[in-house]
Order: sequence, then C-alpha cells, then structure tokens
Amino acid sequence: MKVSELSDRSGLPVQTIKYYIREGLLPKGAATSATRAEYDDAHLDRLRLIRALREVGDLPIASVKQIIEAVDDDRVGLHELLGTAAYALSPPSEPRPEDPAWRAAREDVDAIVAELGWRVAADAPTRDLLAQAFVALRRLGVPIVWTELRPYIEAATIIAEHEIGAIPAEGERGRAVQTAVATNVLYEKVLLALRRMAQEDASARRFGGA
Amino acid sequence: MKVSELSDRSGLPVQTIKYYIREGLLPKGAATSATRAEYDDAHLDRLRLIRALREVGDLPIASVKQIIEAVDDDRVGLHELLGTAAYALSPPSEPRPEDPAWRAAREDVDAIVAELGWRVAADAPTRDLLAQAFVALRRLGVPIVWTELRPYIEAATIIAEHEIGAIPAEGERGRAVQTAVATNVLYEKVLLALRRMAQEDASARRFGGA
DNA sequence: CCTATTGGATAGTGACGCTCTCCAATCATT
DNA sequence: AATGATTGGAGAGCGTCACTATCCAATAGG
Repeated sequence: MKVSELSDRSGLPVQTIKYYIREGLLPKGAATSATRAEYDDAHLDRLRLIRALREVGDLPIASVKQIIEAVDDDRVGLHELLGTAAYALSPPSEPRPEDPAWRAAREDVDAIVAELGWRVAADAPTRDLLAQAFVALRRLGVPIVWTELRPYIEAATIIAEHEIGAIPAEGERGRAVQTAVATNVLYEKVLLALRRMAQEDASARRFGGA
Repeated sequence: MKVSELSDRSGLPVQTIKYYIREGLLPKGAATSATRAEYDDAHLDRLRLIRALREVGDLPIASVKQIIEAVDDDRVGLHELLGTAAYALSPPSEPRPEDPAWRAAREDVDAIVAELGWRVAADAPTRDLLAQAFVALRRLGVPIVWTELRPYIEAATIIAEHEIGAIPAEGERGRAVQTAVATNVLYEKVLLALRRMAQEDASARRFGGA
C-alpha cells in the first residue's frame, strides 16, 4: 500500500508517519521509484504498537525507539528484551548517591530485594524507582514498614508470575515478541485502572453514603 | 521563616517557589511589609507534597493544583477527596463514543464492573482509562478474556482493601488527609516498581541463564 | 547610608511531539 | 501530451509545559 493508504488505515496523518520514519521508529517503505514506496501490514502493525505505547503507555518517543530496536534485534533474548522494555519505561531518574536520604532508601530497597531472594539486576532502574518513592514517603513523614509493603509484594508476585507464565515459551520471534512487550505495558495500565476502581469501591463501602 | 530560608530548607530555587505561589499551589506567606513575608512549616509541608506528586507521581501542575484545592476544602469528604485525586491522576483521555471499537471496550468495562459489583461512578475516568487499554490491546490482536484479567482483579482488590483500611477512620483533617492522598499516589509507584522487579525475577527464573 | 533581599510582574528557555511548508520527481487522468 | 495530485525528503515552525531569568521599586539589616 502507499503512504496515503497507510495513513487512512492507521488513522495517523501522513506527516506523522513521515516523522516516525525520520525518527527511526518505523522502517521506510520499499521504494518503487523516486517518489513512491510500498508499505505493508508490518508497517501497520508497527504503527499500532507505537500508538499503543504512546497513547496508553504514555512513553516518550525515545523510549519507544529503544523498545523497537530491542524487538527488532534478533540477538536480544526474551529476558533481556523484557528488561529493556522495563528500563525504557522508567523515567530517567537521577540517582543521587551524595544525598544520605537517598542512599538509605536505596539500601532499604536492596535489603528488600535480597530478603525476597529476587533475581533483579543490581543496576536495574526499578531499584532507583522504588528508592525514589521511599525517599518521598519518608520526607512526608510516612515510614516504610514491612506490614505496609507486604500486600504490594504479594500482589506484584501474583501478577508477575501470571504474566511471565503466559508468555509462549518457544513461539517464533517477531510478532509474538512485539505483542509480549506491548501487552506488558498495556496491562500495567489495566492494573492501575483496576486498583483505582477497587479503591473507589472500598472507599464507597467504607466512607460513602447511599 | 523568609523565602530564602524556605528555599534552602526545601531545596527549591526561590523562583520556583514564587512560581508555585503564582500558580496557586502554595499560599503566599503572611506579609510583614511590602517586601517581606513570613513562611512556616505548613509551607514546607506543602512544598514536599508538591514535589512528591511532581517528581514521583509525575503529575502535571494543573493536577497537583486540583488535588491541593480538594485537600484544602474542608467540605470535601474523604471519599470525594480520594475520587478527586484519582480523577486528577488520570491523563485527560478522550472518550470517543463515535468509534465503535471504543464503545465496545467501554461496554466491556461496564460489564466487568457490574459483574464484580463494584461501586464505581458511571462517569469515573478510570472506566475510560481501562477502556482505552482494551482498545489498544484489541488493535494489537490481543483479546481480553476473564482468565487473563482475573489475577489483576485479585491483586487490585488485595491492595485497595488494604489501602482503604489503612486510612485512619476519624483522624483530624489537614495533614492526615494530605498524607493519605500523597501516599496513594506514591504507593502506586511502589506497586509498579515491585511488579517490574517481580517480573524480572520470574523472567530470570524462566528464561535467564545463570 | 549602602548593599542585599524581597514581592510582583513579564519575558524567555529548552524539551517534546508533532505539524507545516517547500521542492522536485513522478503518477494518474484526461 | 498536458495537468493536477501525490510522494519522498528535509527544514522550519508551533503549542504546551515547567520552570528560569530579568527587572523594578520597596524595604531590611548592618
């Protein structure tokens, strides 16, 4: 199909498609002449992935690009790919080893991970993410205690176990991998929405009137 | 304390503090003369709340303002306050009733909520949030099935029940309410970080090498 | 008295994600 | 063959956002 058709089918302006090609998010079509190129369903798929990550996942273009590059790189194993996606998802936090409060929080995080026996890379950005939340909580005068954390750990485990288990063990690469990553990002939003709904329900039952 | 001291203690530039006052996020200090005003610990607290919501919660200024206004309004009950916070957290999604895919997803969401018997407002933005994720999943060719959703619902329930239960029943308003809202936002990030870590662990055990 | 600080207002900045404009080549139609 | 529309390619422009920077006149403090 030509670019105008790709535009129609994806619902995106031609300009935007050109922009994605320029940014390396989308491969260019197969040139059939100096002013014409042929696009196929892979392009359409890719655009859907980009839009899902952008609109629902709210990822910046640069992160989408990282994920796409990892998806396209056949040498990247599934485990590493999921790691890349997780890495790209984390907003660029700034570890501040000079701040003692930050160091303390980071040590708490490391202790928790060790206690749980989780196999999480020592330099995983998720550790910093968690530490950042801990610092903010402490600053607000909310101490972090195990009993408070327990339900979250329990919930996270339930979900992660299910998610990783649901990934097809030896499916062919390509679309499968692409879907795995997208699903991961999208279900994060599903979880958040469900948590807020469950909260509203619990809050209504406890504090609400009729 | 004066503004320079507030700046030192909060770690924020005076300019930024002025900006927050201008935007209505921070009340101005008690004027002691034409060129001087007195700030107190409430201002420092408020700044910490703002920074927590901005840096960790990644909320735009406008959302922070909405939350703060609700926190400051004594007429707003706890249930409504939590609702306001949840509302402010949702990025301004655009319900598209003309799009049949969107309508279908939205109906799925409504059916799920009804099935669970959750007391969630019919116009809650969380419904749209979930519907949006459903639309994206379907576009990517991933069907939404109950068995897939179950663990998420289970996890969301565990967490929400715990969270709402942990709110002090009849504490005095003010700081308590402020902390409840901030905690809610911050623990969302805690949950996300833990999920990613649990995923990395599960993935390492399943796909990883040594 | 003299310098530093402050409140208050206005303008500027840098990142981001598009969006617009141009141009020449080429297609599709007449 | 003439003509209008489409395309690839590249650069500039735009609107939003969250700050920053600059200015000014009025004090505060030494």
